[in-house]
Amino acid sequence: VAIGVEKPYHHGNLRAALLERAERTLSDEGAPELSLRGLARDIGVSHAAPRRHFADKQALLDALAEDGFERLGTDLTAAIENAPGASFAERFTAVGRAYVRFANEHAALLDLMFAAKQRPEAEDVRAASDRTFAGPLTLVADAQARGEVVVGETHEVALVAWAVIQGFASMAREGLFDDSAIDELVGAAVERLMLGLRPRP
Amino acid sequence: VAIGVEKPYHHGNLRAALLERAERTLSDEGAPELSLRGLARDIGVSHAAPRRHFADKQALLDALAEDGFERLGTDLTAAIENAPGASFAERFTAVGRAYVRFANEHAALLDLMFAAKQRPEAEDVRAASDRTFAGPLTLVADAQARGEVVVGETHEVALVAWAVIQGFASMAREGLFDDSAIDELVGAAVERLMLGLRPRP
DNA sequence: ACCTGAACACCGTTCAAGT
DNA sequence: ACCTGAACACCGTTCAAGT
Repeated sequence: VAIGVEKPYHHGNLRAALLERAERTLSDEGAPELSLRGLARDIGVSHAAPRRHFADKQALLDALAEDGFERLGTDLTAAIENAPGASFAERFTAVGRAYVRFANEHAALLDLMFAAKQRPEAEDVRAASDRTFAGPLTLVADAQARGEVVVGETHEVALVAWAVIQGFASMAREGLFDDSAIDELVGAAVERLMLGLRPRP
Repeated sequence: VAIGVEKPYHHGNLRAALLERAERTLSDEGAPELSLRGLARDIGVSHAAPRRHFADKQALLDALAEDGFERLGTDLTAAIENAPGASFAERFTAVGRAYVRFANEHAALLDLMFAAKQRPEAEDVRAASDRTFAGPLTLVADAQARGEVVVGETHEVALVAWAVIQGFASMAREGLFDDSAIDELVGAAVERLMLGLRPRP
């Protein structure tokens, strides 16, 4: 039971090891370089071993996507909860920044997440995605209930607000911004948006 | 020289045939199903024949992406030019609708376009992308020059406006909207946005 | 000039077999 | 229960050879 283990991944944690390694490869080399055989080689296990833990390659990608939504969800709810007494604008800015930062830091993963979610048979991924965005989307409804945001078509107002964030996330995915640029842009965008969303005095 | 040709693709137009078929496969079956060997098979040519026209698979994908940007650019400039005397809001709404419709109709192609553009060595694709978005982005500068839109940080205002459209395009890519929903959403979004962008009375 | 056919390295998937 | 090794079908790429 040494501390510096020799076969760290066999017998029990191969699944976790595959996911970890897959995410590293995804970040460092991109989705096209991701192969089951390559992952098995990197970890030091036979090419058929992953089969025990993932039915096929898509199952591994789905697990990766689910993980990603999970972590993004954690980031987003943390952003909301770290500003408990704040106004809608402040809270929405915080979620927006967190989302766009995630897109910036995990561009390849985010692409994979949305691609995985697209497949009709990937119910678990879609469920994870729904959980992730549930909090942020209720922000608007809450703000409307408190009179901070104009009550129009609720869904429509939420969509417009979210579209701005989603748009910046798309741009960030292309590597256009660094973190401080993201904070500035999202801040300014929400301010401008609020001029349109705030009830007229 | 019959009208109903037998070997329609050989000798001269194999390149065009490959691109055409590739786009069909992309739309109908998705990017993962796209293979050079499969395309060659479908067209009725040896698996090595495409090599004459595309150095490798990525070269074909790049050509597909360039084509896509070209066509999107045509759609966008048409949208602008079809409303020559219109206000900024009307013209921006028209471009936005055209873009989001394109995302809805050619979701897989749009993904491929942005993925291709990402590769640093794909200068032609990036150039095509720049040409595509040049017109829409100058819309904001023009509107500012005419006093229709508040003059803040020019680039920043354009980015916010474009982010909304880009965000709806991202959502459309997931198949969330039909064409009439797109028209409504983009129209409403630009209206709301204008409340924030229009100079105060 | 344009295409073919064989060849090579790689991949995903399957399955009998080992411990 | 978990992994191995051989096998199969498929892919991208290369290259000598054909017309």
